[in-house]
Amino acid sequence: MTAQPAPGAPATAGTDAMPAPGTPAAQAPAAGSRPAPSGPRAARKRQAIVRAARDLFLREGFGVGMDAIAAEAAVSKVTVYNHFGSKEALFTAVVAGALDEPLTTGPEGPDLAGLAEATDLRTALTEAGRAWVRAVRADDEARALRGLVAGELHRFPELGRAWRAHGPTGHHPAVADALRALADRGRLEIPDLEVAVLQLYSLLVFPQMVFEQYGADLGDELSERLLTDGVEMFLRRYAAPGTA
Amino acid sequence: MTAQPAPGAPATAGTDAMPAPGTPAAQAPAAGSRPAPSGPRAARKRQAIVRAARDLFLREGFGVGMDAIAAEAAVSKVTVYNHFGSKEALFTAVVAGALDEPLTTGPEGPDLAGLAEATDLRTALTEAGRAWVRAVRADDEARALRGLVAGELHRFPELGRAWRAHGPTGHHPAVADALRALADRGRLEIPDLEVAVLQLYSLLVFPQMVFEQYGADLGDELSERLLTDGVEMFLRRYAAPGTA
DNA sequence: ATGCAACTGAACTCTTGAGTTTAACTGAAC
DNA sequence: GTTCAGTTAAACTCAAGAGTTCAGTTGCAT
Repeated sequence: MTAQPAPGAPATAGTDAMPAPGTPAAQAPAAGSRPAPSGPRAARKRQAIVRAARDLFLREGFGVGMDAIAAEAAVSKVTVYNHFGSKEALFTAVVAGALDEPLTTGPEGPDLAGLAEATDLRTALTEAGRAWVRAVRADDEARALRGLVAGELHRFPELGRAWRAHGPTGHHPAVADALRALADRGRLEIPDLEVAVLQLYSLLVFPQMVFEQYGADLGDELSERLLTDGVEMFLRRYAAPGTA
Repeated sequence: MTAQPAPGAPATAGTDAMPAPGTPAAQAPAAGSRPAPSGPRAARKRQAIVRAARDLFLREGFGVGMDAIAAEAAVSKVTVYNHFGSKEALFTAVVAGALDEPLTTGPEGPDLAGLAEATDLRTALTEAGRAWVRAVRADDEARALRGLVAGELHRFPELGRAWRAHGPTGHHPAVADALRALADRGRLEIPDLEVAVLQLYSLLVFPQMVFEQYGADLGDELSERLLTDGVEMFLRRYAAPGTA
């Protein structure tokens, strides 16, 4: 369906090795891109393009046409190609941009830092977990983004690294810190931190993600049971003997 | 994407809804279509086509060309279209066929039935879990199939149902039976069976699947720690008081 | 108020890939 | 050994989509 440009450089004139005579393409060879439009107007256009592209990519998938994107952005197709040299580049920019936003750690993200000070650990963990699950389940945009990138990953191996860094592994430090703080305070007893972190993920958010991948959705009610029971399980395993 | 059929000729079958799960009636282009080729030779050709298509779909994704598939099957493209009316139909047939094979419950699948009789529950569970994880991790074909279908799911919503039925939810009955049997024998104490099943999944196989979706892979060593520790956690939560 | 860079719109090129046609060619059934 | 559905190779149609060209327009700065 998507007409793959021949592997290599389909863009202006020949490959990078042979600059076409007459074309002012000799600029900005540094990062491997043409001269990027600048100025206040250009910035507006660029933003409009990225917004439109993100909307359409998320809604329709990578297969959406550049004409549609340009139309949605109320911008000429040429402008799109002046800013981003190719569809791939645009896609990459969109995903990279989305990655910078507070996506996975949404506005309702779990309060990991405050966990160590909580008086009632079970309640605090449940609350944090609930926020976490909600962030994973309810954020349709993030959900679509996950599916989109996962599905198109083979086409963009470079994106894989950045993507992974913002994926589950990206949270490790924060979660690990929270658990370590609890262990240091003597409230948890964790022999293997790495495993504990993964288990917390496993019990709380992975079920959501896996079912989502299969196009299914655990209901609100089952999600809640899974949450409270998951916390229960985690605490039974790791709660320090003193803390009932 | 799909080119319009010649003016006058009604589309050949097109995306036909999948038959009920379990019915391997892959062909039979139902309403108003050409007859499906039959005979001993046709059967051979058909099999060759499906095999080639599966290989290429799994290796290259849905984007692979019909010409390539025909070539790989050592068959004329027309023959492909005589058997399956469209690329979509072929894809559907391939996935449906793969679903019927012992995929997820591979040859090395976990011995769920024998779990209840095991003398050492922890060891038995660990062993079964190990087989399970191995089936999930090592089976490249199943892995590719998961990624393929997940990525192309939006294009084949009908496939979603059949797919889901063979996904994690598809195992529920077997796992649930095993756990119930253990509960009946008084070796486990499970207040919420549905949750317990999901938790077992969560602790043992979901981490593998999630990381795989992100293009990453937990190592052998971490997988093993996760396994033994997951079993530990599960038993601490559900082991009946009497059974140390 | 002028100049340039960025933008527009529309027509254009080029490639790819799905599906079809045709005429000649099996191979299995009778 | 005729027959006919099934098969083949190759040339074909058709649509769509990426990327480009170009002649003209517009925003922004000096």
